[in-house]
Amino acid sequence: MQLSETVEWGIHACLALAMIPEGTRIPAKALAEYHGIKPSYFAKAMQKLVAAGIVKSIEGRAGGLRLTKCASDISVLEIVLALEESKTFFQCREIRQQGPCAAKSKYYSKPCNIAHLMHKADAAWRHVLAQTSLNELCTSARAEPIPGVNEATQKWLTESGALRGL
Amino acid sequence: MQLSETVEWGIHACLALAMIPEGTRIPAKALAEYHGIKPSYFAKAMQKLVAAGIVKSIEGRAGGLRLTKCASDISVLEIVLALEESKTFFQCREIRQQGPCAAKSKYYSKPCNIAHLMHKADAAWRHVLAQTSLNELCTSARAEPIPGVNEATQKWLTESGALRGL
DNA sequence: GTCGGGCTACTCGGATATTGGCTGTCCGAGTCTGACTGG
DNA sequence: CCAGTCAGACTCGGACAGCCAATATCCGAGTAGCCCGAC
Repeated sequence: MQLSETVEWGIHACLALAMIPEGTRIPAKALAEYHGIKPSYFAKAMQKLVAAGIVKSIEGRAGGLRLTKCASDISVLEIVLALEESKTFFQCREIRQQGPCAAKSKYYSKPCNIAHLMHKADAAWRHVLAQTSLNELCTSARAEPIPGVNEATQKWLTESGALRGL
Repeated sequence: MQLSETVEWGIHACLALAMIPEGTRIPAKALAEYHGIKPSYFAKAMQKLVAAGIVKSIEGRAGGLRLTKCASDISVLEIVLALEESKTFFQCREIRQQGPCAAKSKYYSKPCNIAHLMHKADAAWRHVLAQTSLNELCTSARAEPIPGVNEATQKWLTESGALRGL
């Protein structure tokens, strides 16, 4: 039970994409460099976000990545599910149907109570992430800025030429 | 993000141990056979439960496993955490402190808002599992019995000699 | 008949291979930019 | 001066290795029951 490292990358990346002006884009390589991540593997995470329809990729020389929709319409759960392989954190293997004392499978129409409980727990954490939009993360991040980071970021964006389509 | 298969085994095993009379015990091998699980690896899961203090192992010829305490005093969360390696499902790697625009580490005393949200989600599913005791699973299982399973189990327990210390 | 000792069989526990999936890397296809050339 | 064309470089996307942890297995240490013999 451990979220993939790419989930953290994806959320940070989406947060960064939500911060830049409308219509602009940043190449995946620059986005990785900004976060101090190896670009090769980071690109794979971005591909998943593109496949999920959260991020749009612009090809070509001045291409890059941007969000497909408004940050307030993207929940954190979307990002997590896009990057995680297994959609549910518990998978019932129906071991109650195994062993010498099990009945015929036709008697097991209802899910077992263990699976039921686990899915309830599953729904609980999903609910928390589904209720939080990317925009809320933005505002809370802006509310408590780290000294100097915003300035450094602005400077880096312009000097490195990472921001496209301004 | 996927719970280990041993978690499911452990909960089913504890459920079975909660069903047998006070003071009795069942060998791990028999418990595995009853659930149709390969005994070798199942034993490792039981070892973890012993290490966590949930299950007591009786050595010797007529040995076996039994719960250390009343089923109503054991939460499902205890069992899950005993069997899972990673205690939290999200681990913040502090990538905000990496990259060219990061500030000195002394400015990052507070956890980042992403980690904060994730830990909130983490607490949510833990809460569900912490609120449910093993005894509740027992009663709900007894409330909707699968036809013939209880009888077959009783018969198997006596005939195989798995139940010790009656 | 009873008690003690030794043996046996069975249990748990840890040390040891194996496999699957996450991590990491690379190169090719496609496309937009920009310059150059001709009108 | 302007439009069309072409080369170039940069982007994403998917195909290809490496490594760690979960899975699977085995054998040894230890202990409780049971049998046997002596008293």
